[in-house]
Amino acid sequence: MNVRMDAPIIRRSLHDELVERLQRLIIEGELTPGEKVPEKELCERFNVSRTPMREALKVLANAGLVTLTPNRGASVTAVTVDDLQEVFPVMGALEALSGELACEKITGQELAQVRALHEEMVGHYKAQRLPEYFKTNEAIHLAILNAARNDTLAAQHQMLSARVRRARYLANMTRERWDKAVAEHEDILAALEARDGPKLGKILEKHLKNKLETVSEWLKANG
Amino acid sequence: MNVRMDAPIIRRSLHDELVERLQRLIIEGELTPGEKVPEKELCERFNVSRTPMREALKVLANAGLVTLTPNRGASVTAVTVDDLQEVFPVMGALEALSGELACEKITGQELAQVRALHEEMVGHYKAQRLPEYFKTNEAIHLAILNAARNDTLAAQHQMLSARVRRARYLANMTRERWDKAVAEHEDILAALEARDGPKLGKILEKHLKNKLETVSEWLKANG
DNA sequence: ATACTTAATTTTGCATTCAAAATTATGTCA
DNA sequence: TGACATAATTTTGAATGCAAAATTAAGTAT
Repeated sequence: MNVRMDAPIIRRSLHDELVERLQRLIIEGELTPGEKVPEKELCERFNVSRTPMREALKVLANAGLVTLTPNRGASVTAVTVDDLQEVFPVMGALEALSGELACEKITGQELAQVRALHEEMVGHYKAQRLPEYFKTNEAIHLAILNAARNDTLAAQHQMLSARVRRARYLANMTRERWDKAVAEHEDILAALEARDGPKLGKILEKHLKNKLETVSEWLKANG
Repeated sequence: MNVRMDAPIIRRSLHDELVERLQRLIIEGELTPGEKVPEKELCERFNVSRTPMREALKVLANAGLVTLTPNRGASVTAVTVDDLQEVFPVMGALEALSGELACEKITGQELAQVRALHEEMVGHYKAQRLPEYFKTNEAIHLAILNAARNDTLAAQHQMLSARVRRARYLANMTRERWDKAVAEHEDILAALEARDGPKLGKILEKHLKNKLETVSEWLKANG
């Protein structure tokens, strides 16, 4: 991908780092669905032995990003409509909860941060910079999640988010969808500023539902 | 524990089997929260080398059941009172979703099964048989979860459930709490039979909130 | 004794090795 | 040539080996 991604790994436990890097490779599509994961190549690329690499693959398998077939190694799990229809509702419930909790607990500073991210995102939208839009969008949802101050919730969310993010990278949005998504984000910000937890929860849940529709449509047409 | 649990492992990949067995050790309380996981002993016990054992621990760590401290190995994730305040809301959200989905998808047969379990549970309640009551109670929630037909949801729920299980069943209920819990279960059954998803969702969420209160009170007094 | 070093032991993280399974290559015969 | 059998190679799953870190034990000085 680039120099930073391939840089030799130094800090903390290797498998942990590998989980993160592999996740990125999968989410961002360098490893494509159905493809066999080239264990050996990746080991060489990241300059690690097979042990931590395999540990990481087990974790990713548990998270549903990779499928392990006995005696036949790992392959990137295909994104199917069925799979998404499972994950999105669960994510919706988690995001709704994160919104509710965030409204109770968010600090003024954090709120300002979200507002800033929102403005930034709208800027990307107006300039039609999709990758930057995605990134900022993600940052907003993450900021809300963190504001909820619930590590358990964050952990659960993190586990599932990879599958969702992957789907999002896959599918491009139509213009109308994008307009709608931004409009929803205006509502999200408003509810957060009004600290209306139930409302924010509902909006976020709906937001996810719409996202599922977008992606499903795309998959039906292309995938 | 017993012969079956300690029997040498044969079929499928070791780490997969180990994930399951370790999970059971944790759920059944043989490995208690906060306790350091004796990697070496467990390897000897299950007659496997450290490699698959460590792979399994990584997976469990990712799921939050154990905590990995760098260079210091694994310990069963401790559940403090504060943690319960974290976990229960998440469980509540997941249960609410399971209720909503179950209302859409439950079959007549499954519904009859739930009804039967409910009657059985009420019997235990009337006879004040607490352990049996708990067991049947759990079976009901599990039946609803399965009726939701969402493996992702079930997996997430199971992880959290494993973590709080001890706390849940450790705490004794006061008479009033118990009365209330049974009353709520009547509502649960009614909503399910009426296939009123949103209502069932709300009841289940409330039900979890009350359970958290029960447990918190008990912990404050006793634990 | 008690606190503080420092040495012995254990535990941990990762690399390497080894056997079994799967895949690919090679050879045989119709 | 092409279908099949068999041998060579690669890949996979798991055990073992090894260095670094952490824990425990044993001294030492106050």
